[in-house]
Amino acid sequence: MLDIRLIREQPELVKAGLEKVGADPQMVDQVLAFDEERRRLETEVSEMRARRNAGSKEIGRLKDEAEREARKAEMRLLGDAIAERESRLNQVNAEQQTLMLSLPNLPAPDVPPGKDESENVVVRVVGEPRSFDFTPRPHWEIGAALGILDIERGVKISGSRFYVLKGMGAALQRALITFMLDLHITQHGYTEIYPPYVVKEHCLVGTGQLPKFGENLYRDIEDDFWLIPTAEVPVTNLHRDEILEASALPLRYVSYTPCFRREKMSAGRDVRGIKRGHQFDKVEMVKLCRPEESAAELTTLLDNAEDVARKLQIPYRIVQMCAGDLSFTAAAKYDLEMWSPACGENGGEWLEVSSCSNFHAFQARRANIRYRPEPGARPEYVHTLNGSGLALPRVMIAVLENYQNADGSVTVPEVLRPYLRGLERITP
RNA sequence: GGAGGGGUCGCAUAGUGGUCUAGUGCGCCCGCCUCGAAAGCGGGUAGGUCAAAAGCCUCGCGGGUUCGAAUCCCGCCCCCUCCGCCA
Repeated sequence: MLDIRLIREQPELVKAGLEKVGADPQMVDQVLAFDEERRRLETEVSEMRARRNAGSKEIGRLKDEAEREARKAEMRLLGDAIAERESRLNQVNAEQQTLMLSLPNLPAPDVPPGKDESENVVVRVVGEPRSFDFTPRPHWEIGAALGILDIERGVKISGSRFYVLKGMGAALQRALITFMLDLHITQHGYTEIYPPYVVKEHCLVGTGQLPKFGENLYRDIEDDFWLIPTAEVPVTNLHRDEILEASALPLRYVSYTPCFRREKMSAGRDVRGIKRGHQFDKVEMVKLCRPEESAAELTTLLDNAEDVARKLQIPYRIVQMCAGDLSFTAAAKYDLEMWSPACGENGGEWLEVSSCSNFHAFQARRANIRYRPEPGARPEYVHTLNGSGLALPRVMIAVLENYQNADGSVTVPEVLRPYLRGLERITP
């Protein structure tokens, strides 16, 4: 959510920001219209309530019965008038709130302009794509041949976009998870969190998935339970409605969870292999910090994600999102993409394995997460950030495809061997 | 899931229809006192709205009764105890 004061005081600046991300700047005028009406009613109602409060108190002191009854009748009328305006106030309030929740975040000043994906900026490329002396095979072939990936049976059990990992396939993913967690916990200063995998609706509003993107979520009809699309949701919401001590910041959390997505919006995309499933595992990093720290925290967040790729020795690149390709909630965002030599249409493509974002106070305002800058000072909103560290299926793809050998075996990256009882190669 | 008890300002509690603009104790902060500290004494200690003050809103949440609700009624949520079920 944007700061209503900013919208009030600098509407042109907000409009310009919305225009940059491709949103309709007219929404600012709508919000302001609601805001004006709301404030007018608010003032009116609170003035009337003050009169009623005083009048009611007066009745308690009156001795004369006739006088009491007269005042009661008067107050009853006032009460009806208050109720009428209150219901209008509630309505305007709700409308303004709905609109506020549908406004995307504004881009940070240093975000490059651009309309869409095509104008994203490749910041750096790290590592050399390996040259093969044979034609590299895509992961679904490698996995099937090794008996570690079974897409058919996944589909049999749960339908399209599900798969089964078996034997060393399951173990490899588990090794990656543990390796990533250990790295972030012991080297990068994160605290591990095991959160619920289902959350209440308000949590999803807090992190920005709702109300706009509900069609991509799974939910339980009977209870207010939603399957998490990312650990970002429960972990960011850990501190909802809290006022944190400044000395507690920054908070850095890392959490491994499964993630569930309907992928309704990307129907037909990436149907081959395990690149885009309804259920996938992810190690996620989440930070809460002071506003002035967030830019620097984004830099280290990205570096923490990159460290995984560096240690796995898989070529990757960093792409900065242009304004038009930012997500709804992000003020700034960098993607980490690993090289897949055989996944793409023409042999080889970059796979997004992490998005590292700074949300500024956008989520904090929605989830009401604040901190006290100084003892005794008024609470202010924190900044939140998050980034994958990393998403498992695509890292699995990158490992299988980059480390494949001519005989169909897959060499185990050195950093993973301690997690696989020293295994050096996955063979049939 | 069933029965009973309970959710009040960081913690503990008081408050059962109108001086509650919620009292008290503890904790914390400031001051006095002291060489310093403890004790003692005095003061301050939720959030939101508003440029700010006044005012208004918030006593788990949402409705209702009433001139007036922390207080009465209804529904829901959560916690505790017991029972049932169960990794």
